[in-house]
Amino acid sequence: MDIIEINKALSNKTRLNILNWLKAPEQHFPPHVDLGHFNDGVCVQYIKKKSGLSQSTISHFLSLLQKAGLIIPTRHGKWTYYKRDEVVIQHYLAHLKETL
Amino acid sequence: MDIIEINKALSNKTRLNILNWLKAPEQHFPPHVDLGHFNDGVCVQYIKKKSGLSQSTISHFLSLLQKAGLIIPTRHGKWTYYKRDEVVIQHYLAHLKETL
DNA sequence: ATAACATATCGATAATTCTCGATTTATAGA
DNA sequence: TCTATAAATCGAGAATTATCGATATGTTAT
Repeated sequence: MDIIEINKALSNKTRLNILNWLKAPEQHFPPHVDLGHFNDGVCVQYIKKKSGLSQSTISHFLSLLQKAGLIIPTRHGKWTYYKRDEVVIQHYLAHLKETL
Repeated sequence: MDIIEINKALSNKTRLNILNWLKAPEQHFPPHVDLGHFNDGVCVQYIKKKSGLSQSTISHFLSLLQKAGLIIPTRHGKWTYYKRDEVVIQHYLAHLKETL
């Protein structure tokens, strides 16, 4: 767990928003028509639309969050779904509390 | 409390080190010859020497940490001492735990 | 095989951050 | 008042990040 990489990932409003939206997808996104659930998180399209940023920017942001370990991608056919990694997030919080 | 500004301030190894050193100045710095205590924190000179970076860079870093609310400056004559603002740091941790 | 769509990657430009040396400001002491 | 020291600010170049449109890759359906 690279604290600095995580802090960098958390230094942007849109990326904080994404993490927050992923806490309760049903409150922030329409249902996934084909899937009917958010078990693996939310597809890039929905996040892009909600954020108002371009597809490439959102893809990049999701990649930063993923490299920091905060979210997990799952591929279903041509869609990639992203969900929070609650274990890493909790470890991060615990580590901060201990070391900051 | 601006979470993004704080996260940015915490996105750099030296700045994290500074906050850590300020937790226990007597373990990381020589005593302040004139003062004999660390009640108001540590002077810029000591922090500069310990970090190995230039005076202007350290001054800038301290200013970033201060603008983020994480440290408090106190002027004694020609010296400025910086200490942690534990209240802000605890609020930050609590806020993160609640919102992340 | 081809077309259509979702996502990732590439390449570029603008904005921000890092870091330094030089200068300025503030203070203390001779 | 002059000098020395501490810290802040200024100005600049290098490095990183933000953001986009275009292109490439992978998948599904025809």
